[in-house]
Amino acid sequence: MANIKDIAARAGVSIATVSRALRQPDIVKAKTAKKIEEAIAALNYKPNMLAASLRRQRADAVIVAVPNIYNPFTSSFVQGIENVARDNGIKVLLGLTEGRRDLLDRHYEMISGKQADGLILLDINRPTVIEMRKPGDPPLPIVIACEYEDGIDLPRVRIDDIEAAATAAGHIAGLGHGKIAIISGPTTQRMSRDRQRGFRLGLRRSGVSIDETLIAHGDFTVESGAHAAARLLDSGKSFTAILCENDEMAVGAIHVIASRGLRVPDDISIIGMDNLRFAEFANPGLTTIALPTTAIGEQAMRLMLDFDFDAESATREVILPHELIVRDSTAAPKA
Amino acid sequence: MANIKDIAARAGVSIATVSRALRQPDIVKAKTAKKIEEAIAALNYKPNMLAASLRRQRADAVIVAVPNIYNPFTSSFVQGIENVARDNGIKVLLGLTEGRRDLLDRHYEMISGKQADGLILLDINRPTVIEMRKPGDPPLPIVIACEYEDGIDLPRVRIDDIEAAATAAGHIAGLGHGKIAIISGPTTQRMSRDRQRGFRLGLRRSGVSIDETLIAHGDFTVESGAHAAARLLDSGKSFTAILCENDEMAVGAIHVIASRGLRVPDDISIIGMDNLRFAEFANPGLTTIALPTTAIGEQAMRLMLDFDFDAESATREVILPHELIVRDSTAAPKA
DNA sequence: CCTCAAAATGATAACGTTTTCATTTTGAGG
DNA sequence: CCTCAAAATGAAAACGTTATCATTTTGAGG
Repeated sequence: MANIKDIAARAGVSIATVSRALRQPDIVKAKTAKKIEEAIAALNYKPNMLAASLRRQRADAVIVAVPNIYNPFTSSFVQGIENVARDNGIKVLLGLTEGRRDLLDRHYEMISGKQADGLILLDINRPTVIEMRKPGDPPLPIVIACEYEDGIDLPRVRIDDIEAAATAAGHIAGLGHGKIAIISGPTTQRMSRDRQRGFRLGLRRSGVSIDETLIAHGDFTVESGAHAAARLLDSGKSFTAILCENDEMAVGAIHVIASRGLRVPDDISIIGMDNLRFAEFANPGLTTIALPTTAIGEQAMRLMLDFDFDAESATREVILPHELIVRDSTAAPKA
Repeated sequence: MANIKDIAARAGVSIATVSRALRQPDIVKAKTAKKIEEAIAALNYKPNMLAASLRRQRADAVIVAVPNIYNPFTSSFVQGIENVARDNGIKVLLGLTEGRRDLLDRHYEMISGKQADGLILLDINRPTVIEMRKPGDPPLPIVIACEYEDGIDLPRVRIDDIEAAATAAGHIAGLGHGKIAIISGPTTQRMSRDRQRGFRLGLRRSGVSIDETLIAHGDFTVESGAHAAARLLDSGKSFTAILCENDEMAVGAIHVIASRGLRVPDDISIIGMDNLRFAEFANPGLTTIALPTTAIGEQAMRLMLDFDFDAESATREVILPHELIVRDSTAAPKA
């Protein structure tokens, strides 16, 4: 493969000039630039980015770590990241964690290995390196999206899960439901705790009281939503609506309810959260809370670009707005 | 950051020995290795992969280009790639194309820029570089998955779309359906042509004839499936089953059918293809053809590892088996 | 035609590895 | 204790850029 030296030789200039023609075209004479251009075309030269990154001490790439990619949420989130990355000449690399910490650590290695400059994290896990960091050390180039916790000195962008869940609960209560079940996520997760807290808050605001025995637990997957709904139905307790902490579990719940011959929303109203792409095409269309996924991605990338290694604290927090989307899975209770 | 030189100094050896201790531990004396290990731990040394890759002329990374990531198919496909990549010390980077050729080309730049060694392509587009290649040139390090076309000298792995579709059609015909509609993809795509051909083949084998006016077209998205189903219903023609070229469109079709008060499968049977994760939880559960997605990914990565730049032809083809998954969206027609 | 900043270009030292080739050390066999 | 392969280590040259500093070229103003 042709390198910068070959181009320089062919164009009759020094390699420094070739490099400048590529990086700062405005400071080389038009005539010289043309000769170089021709040489590049003739030899089909492609700059070696490894060498460039090595010398410049930056890769102009970020790695986005996500637990899985089948989640449509992930999709538009990454979309947002790409939008602003592209405008800034930054490459976006996706890394899958499957919720495993060792895989996340492997992705972080791309940063210590200098192949990427920063990590945007959409995962409940944190790389080991965060714990290794001593108080005086420079901040780690990591931005956290959605999931968050206190006591970690990193920038983050998220929604207000509590208010979002309260909005969902308020919608259900507003329709007149009084006996309301909840399908919650794992309480080990901050997001789940917040959403459950939000459900309670929203119901309380509407003067609806909560039956603690009508709370079932899942793990945010369709399957777990189905199981949780089955348990609620099997319990024999009566209820006319289910608040689900995410759409996946809501879809599972609808499936089970329908397969038992009950009807949504006539017999039971269902509301989810996240507004997955499939939510609209569920049967019936799922009422849910939409998150500004693309905006979250864009904001996360901006936080990454703004990253200041000299600041004594890296903590910054951006909270973006959510929105209630009413479809056909919720209605006033019968009679 | 500490570099190999610092380690060498601290351990009292040459940098060559440090490098060897890292890459080929078996050829350095245990005592020396230990000193080096200590130095590495003390200075928290992380090898600079850029420098290593530059020198070794290989990045040990492949880039996987996919049109989107919300497609669950993509997910397990990538999973398969990661499985075998991991075993071979190869990093997997995901690049999104959104079906856009310019974005695909940008990802290919990572290869010409030496940041990755190969490209695995799950997309109908092809990078421009394929056309630029002249007959004598060395083969491009690209492996094609699922989508394929003739006349491109590249290794590929796929399923037999024709037989898979024929299997689906055979299932429907076997249930006794005679008036069968089809929701097809864009005929510009080879995969769509093959699947439609397979549907026809399967029906012919069962002695069922095709009503050409019962063929509607979509573009493989849920939305388009919904529209296509609506057009079929609006046409006033009668039919008792719909063969959908993929699950997404099948889900859209079910949604429309249900919203018109018809029942699946009592009034209309629906079969899809791909076995998306959501297929199982559709209402009713979707009968479909499962693709060996993980195996396809694994095989694609193996083809990448086997890539031989000296071979005069790069063409290789691996075809993997599919499987019929019967759920609740198909049944014998009434009366 | 001269002068002299400003503009353009060149020579060269990094960046942090791996690898080749040369040199030193080791230890089994005498 | 010597000999001498084999084993272990070292010196230094790549890999292909970018950036610093030095040098040359340009052309406006006299």
